[in-house]
Amino acid sequence: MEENASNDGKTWVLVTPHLRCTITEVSAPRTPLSRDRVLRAAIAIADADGVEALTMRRLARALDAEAMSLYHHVKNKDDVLDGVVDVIAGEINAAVEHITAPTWKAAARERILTARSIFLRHPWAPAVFAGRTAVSFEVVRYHDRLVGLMHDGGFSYDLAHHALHALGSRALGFAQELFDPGDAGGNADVPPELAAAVPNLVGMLAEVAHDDPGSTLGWCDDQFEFEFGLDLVLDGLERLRTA
Amino acid sequence: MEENASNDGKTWVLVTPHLRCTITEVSAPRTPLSRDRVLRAAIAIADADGVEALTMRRLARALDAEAMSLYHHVKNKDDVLDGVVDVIAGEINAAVEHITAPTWKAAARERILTARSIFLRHPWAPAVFAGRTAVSFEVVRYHDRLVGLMHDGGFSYDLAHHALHALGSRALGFAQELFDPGDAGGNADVPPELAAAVPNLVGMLAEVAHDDPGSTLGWCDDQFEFEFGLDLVLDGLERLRTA
DNA sequence: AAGACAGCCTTACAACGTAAGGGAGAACGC
DNA sequence: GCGTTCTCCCTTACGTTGTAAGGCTGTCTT
Repeated sequence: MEENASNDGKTWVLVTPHLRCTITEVSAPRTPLSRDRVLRAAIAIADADGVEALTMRRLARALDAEAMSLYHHVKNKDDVLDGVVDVIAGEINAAVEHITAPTWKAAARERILTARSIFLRHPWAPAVFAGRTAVSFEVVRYHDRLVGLMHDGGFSYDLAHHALHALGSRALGFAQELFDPGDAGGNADVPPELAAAVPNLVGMLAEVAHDDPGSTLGWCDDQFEFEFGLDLVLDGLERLRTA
Repeated sequence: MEENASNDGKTWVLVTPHLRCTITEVSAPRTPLSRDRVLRAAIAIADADGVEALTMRRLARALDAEAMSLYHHVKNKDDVLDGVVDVIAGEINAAVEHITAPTWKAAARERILTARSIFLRHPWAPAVFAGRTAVSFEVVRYHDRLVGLMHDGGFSYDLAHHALHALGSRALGFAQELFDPGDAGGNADVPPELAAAVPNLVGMLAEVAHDDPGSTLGWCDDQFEFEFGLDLVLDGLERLRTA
């Protein structure tokens, strides 16, 4: 859309070959950019179209600005991703702040499941969290509170330390799923030579299908599986704590 | 380096402004490209300079070919990454094939630690594994054998299924470490306002430092932590199995 | 009034993945 | 023998990406 100036000084654009539209300044003088606005727009784009859609130009367009303008508020694209991680971790921290529970285990469980519920709103975020190398303050803070919870609950710091490692990304509410092993055998159109190569998975899925014939074959209840693994770890830690 | 033809028909290149070098075909007629060669070269590049150095042009250069030539053996770059995953998973399967152990737990433990030892040679690989969405045959096969191991050891398929989820990426020998929480408080140059914000981590690291004053502060023994988490899960599963 | 400064834009470039088509040599039918 | 086909590989080119360098236009300060 190219702007022109008529001889009376007014600015106009050609809407159709026979229709010009004179421009009068009517919009408010545009709220200025800021690191925070950039990061929030980045999250909105990733929520809508995935991280691969998150480019500097697209980000600028969403903010009604030019790509290079962003660089006055953000160091570079990596800085955007680091910032996004920090904002989401902050969101999580805000959500878990007021959690209280009778035992360390119940409290940890609720914190983690709450964190998970936030990741469910940003399905692209786990991959970004996992990919970042810089330490996010909010992520550190999240783990700090978790350690505090365990320490107050009777953990030695040493055991709490191991506990963090044992939980891994599960502490933050997601477990990096490489792929869904059930997919391989679940669909009916699985080639027979592949089925023959993985008899145990085929057997497993057959049994699961038998137990619950109504369920969609080969799909797993993510929430259930997540809680299963989480409880496995938490129960193991509880046993170590009282040992 | 531009090739020219002199009037006697010989091909030559200009090495310096005053020195031409006639070309005589001396190298063997170059082993032809193949999907396998491409994938192996890709792994070699990633091993040497990281995945971000793995571009189609760089890959072609390593194979003494042009970028577009690769597309006759590989669908596109995603296909390269999928293939790389499959090759490495195959490497793992080959390494764990002959493992035998008295109990399912010992066998699973050894398989997983063996897989881990291979990832230690390809530090960039976990991120690629985690990022891929396509199912790799070799990865499926790896999990299939693990399920078989558990089933033979007395697991119901249902429990084995949950076990896969509980192990997550640990089943393959790596646990996605978001960041090393110890980094935040370990170094002496941590800003005081940050230290004040994460008192539990600071306390934890102080105690760990006290217990083991000789160790480098804030660093963790990855191997130990990995085995700690792995055993936590395996012990929990063993308890469920016999329940 | 004049200079400083913040905030945004324009232009430009190197590197990326890859679409489209060309060309050289081997293999093969006649 | 010769033309055809097929297999590999290369050349050229395009659109998109992140971002370096510098210019423009206000507002604020002195």
